[in-house]
Amino acid sequence: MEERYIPQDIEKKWQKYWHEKKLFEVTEDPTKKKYYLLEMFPYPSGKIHMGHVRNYSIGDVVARYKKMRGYNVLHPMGWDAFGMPAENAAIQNKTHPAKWTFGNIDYMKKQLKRMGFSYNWNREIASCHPGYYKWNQWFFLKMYDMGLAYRKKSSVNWCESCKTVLANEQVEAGLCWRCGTEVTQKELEQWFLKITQYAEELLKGCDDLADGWPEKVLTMQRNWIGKSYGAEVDFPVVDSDGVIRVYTTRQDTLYGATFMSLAPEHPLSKELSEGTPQEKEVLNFIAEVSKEDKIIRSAEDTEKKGVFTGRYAINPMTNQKIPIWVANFVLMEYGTGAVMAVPAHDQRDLDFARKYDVPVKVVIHPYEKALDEETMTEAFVEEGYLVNSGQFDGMNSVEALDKIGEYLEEKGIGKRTVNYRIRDWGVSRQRYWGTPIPIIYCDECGIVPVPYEQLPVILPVDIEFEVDGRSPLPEIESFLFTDCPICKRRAKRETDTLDTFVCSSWYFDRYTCPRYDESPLDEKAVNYWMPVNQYIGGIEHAILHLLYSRFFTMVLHDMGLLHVGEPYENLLTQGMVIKDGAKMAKSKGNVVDPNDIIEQYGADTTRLFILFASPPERDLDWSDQGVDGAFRFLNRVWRMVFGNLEKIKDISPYDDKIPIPDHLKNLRRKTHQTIKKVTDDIEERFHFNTAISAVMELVNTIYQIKTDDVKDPLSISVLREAIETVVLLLSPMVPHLSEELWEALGGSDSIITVPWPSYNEKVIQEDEIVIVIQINGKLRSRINVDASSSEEEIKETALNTPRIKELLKGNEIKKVISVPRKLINIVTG
RNA sequence: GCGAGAGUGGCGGAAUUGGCAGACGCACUGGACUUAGGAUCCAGCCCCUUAAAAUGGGGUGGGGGUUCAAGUCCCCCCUCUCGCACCA
Repeated sequence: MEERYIPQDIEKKWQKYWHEKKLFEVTEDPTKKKYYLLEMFPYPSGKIHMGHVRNYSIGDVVARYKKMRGYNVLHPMGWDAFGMPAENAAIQNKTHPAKWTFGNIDYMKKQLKRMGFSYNWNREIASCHPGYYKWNQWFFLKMYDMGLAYRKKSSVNWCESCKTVLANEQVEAGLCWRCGTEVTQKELEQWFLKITQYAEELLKGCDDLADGWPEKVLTMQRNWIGKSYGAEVDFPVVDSDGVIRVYTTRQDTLYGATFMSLAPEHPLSKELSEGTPQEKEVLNFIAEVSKEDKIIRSAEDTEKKGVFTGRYAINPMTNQKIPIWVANFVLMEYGTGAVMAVPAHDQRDLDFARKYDVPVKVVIHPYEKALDEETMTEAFVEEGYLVNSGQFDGMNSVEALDKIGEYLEEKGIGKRTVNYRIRDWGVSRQRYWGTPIPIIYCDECGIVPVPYEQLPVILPVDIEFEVDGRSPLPEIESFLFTDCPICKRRAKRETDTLDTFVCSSWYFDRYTCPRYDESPLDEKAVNYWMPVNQYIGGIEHAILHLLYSRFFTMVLHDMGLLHVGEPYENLLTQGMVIKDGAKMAKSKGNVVDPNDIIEQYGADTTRLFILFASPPERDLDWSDQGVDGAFRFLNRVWRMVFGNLEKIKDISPYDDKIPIPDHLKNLRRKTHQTIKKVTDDIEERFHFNTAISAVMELVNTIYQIKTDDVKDPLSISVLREAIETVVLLLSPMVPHLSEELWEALGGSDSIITVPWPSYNEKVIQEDEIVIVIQINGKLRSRINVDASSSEEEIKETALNTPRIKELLKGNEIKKVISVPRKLINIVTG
């Protein structure tokens, strides 16, 4: 036997080789089919964790496989390098965020290289580099020019721990997505990107992505966009010229509106109650509600409260006076901030009506039961027919949606409309470590964008960090003060920075031309490579990053910078790595450090275990013993190659020219079946676990071959083909070991340059097949028949099998079902 | 509450189109080799019946159904995971 398998030595050797040969560097080549494979770029938090290893191992298999299939594969890596943790670390360790970040990048890059991932490293980008964030600023200005970036004062989500504003997408169950602190509301002037303008396009795009994206992600995005069809209706206010406009999706219930609810923030809430006996009560209520946290206030189980304004509106359908209330559950941000309340057909309104003793009026009647207005406690929300609804009485309620909508338009009372739940994306962050927003405020000229030729607005790095966590930017005079580009007078810079999600919204475009300096994107490069053919990452970005980057792609498309309208053709969301039933987390003490595993077993074993333990979209249960098993298998492969090396070294693989010796037909068939299985598993399903198990079976088959059976050159060539196939099929998953074995087998070039093996459909066919014989669906026997046997012959043989004959004695055969090449089912009476 | 996904041996998982349930691996048991074994090789390993077994019976969360045939399709229920959740 040859030397032992020592992964660490081999892996170093081949990593060096790949680097020196520049094997993973690519350029646009119109003669080759391109394939852009991308994994979500990491935040340089310190070191790689198992989730990264899983994400990138999956991606690397696909990248290497596609390369062997002849594609021009772009497989880049970079760093999502702006963000809070750098600032926290800076305060804690008395260092600078940049130093901390670049230190982490250096270390993590070494770790990724140690894993042997096939990245095109000379396309590396770090979003905190001015050469990158310059273009964030450029896009921001373009969007400002296009009216897509605007500034407004509004109530925004505030995280006290991060001391910054958060986008709606970054608030999870009322908590900050990053630190878990409870989010409160603040009134602030902020910059927004008009993602709402693309709501319809983002929604429509979901349908086109249905083939390549997980249904779950699309559903989440659709829900987030939240399109609803309804109507806006004007309710005249009694003793006033004004109207209150409401949004409803249930215009069929208009006749049942017995009161109206305004959001406390609605300007009319205060205005209407002025001078009424209820004025004080209303003002108190508004003050009380505004003190409450909005997240808690808008939770479903919060008590519904309200006050009467002392004023009335007219239901435009019934011309009846209905009281106007202010209610805590009405949201100013959704619809018009005013709701027509139909207690009989909306649970919230019913609860509210019962509590404050407002009348309930049934206008939709169920087809199969009766409702009692006086006593009902459950609102009827299903389909029914209209009652108490004037000319619409008797009409089906679904039909009435349209008919009443038409009526509203005819009468000029209202109009049918669509409404979206999605809000504009607030991108201002009161943080230091981010892209400076390229805006100047001038007392004379107002809001003035920084001229394009002055980009980038450099983030000053020569600063001290205070312990209280506030951004130091507003205190740096050399940054803060500048000349107004228009009037040249002293003016102030914006000191907020852009949300880091801006960086990740277009980084995949930049990989195609990372050093291009004339504009953000080199048209030729970006349109050669885009879209990303396969994107791989965690499900936690289902809404945030995946929605923002779709939005950016559409905007860039409209700017004329991109041909594509969607960034990612296919999306794979990989599951979490868990251990002992819980996600790996420091707090749970169940973290496995990839470094330890690599040190002990090598990168190949780490990769193999991760790929073998579970299909990618499912959670992966970490098992130390499983890693042992993966290592054992690689040793087995090693011994298989070196144990046969002397014999097979100078022999070419079997080439079909001379008939195959009978005793090796099975081996050859298994070899080709395995090629097919592994190819299909990688190509169509990303099921690497079953691909690996298939290779294991082939290895087992090779081990079962008796030495005496492979003595002549022809037999040896069949063995050579089998062994070579194992090495080739494993190479995307365990690249270092495969390179070493390939070299031993006489390969002169990197295994990644070798074409992926192909299989011969004829060889896969069995000569003899097993037919299962069932009686009444129960397995009773198996027979071997010649593969060429006809259905009739098989039936005949089956019925004449002694055991079957015995079992059938005295039973009448009603029919015989035959499934070609699989089974015979005999049905008796 | 709504939406999505899942539930298969001691464990991870396989069964791709309705056609032999448990591939492959881990753990475990026995044996061989051996100075040694946490190396390697061979064998066994869903449950029941059994001295042992079978081409005996049962079995894919539970109940019902469709079918010659169901882990797979349909209906009802249970459990778990994830997402959304006063959106008018």
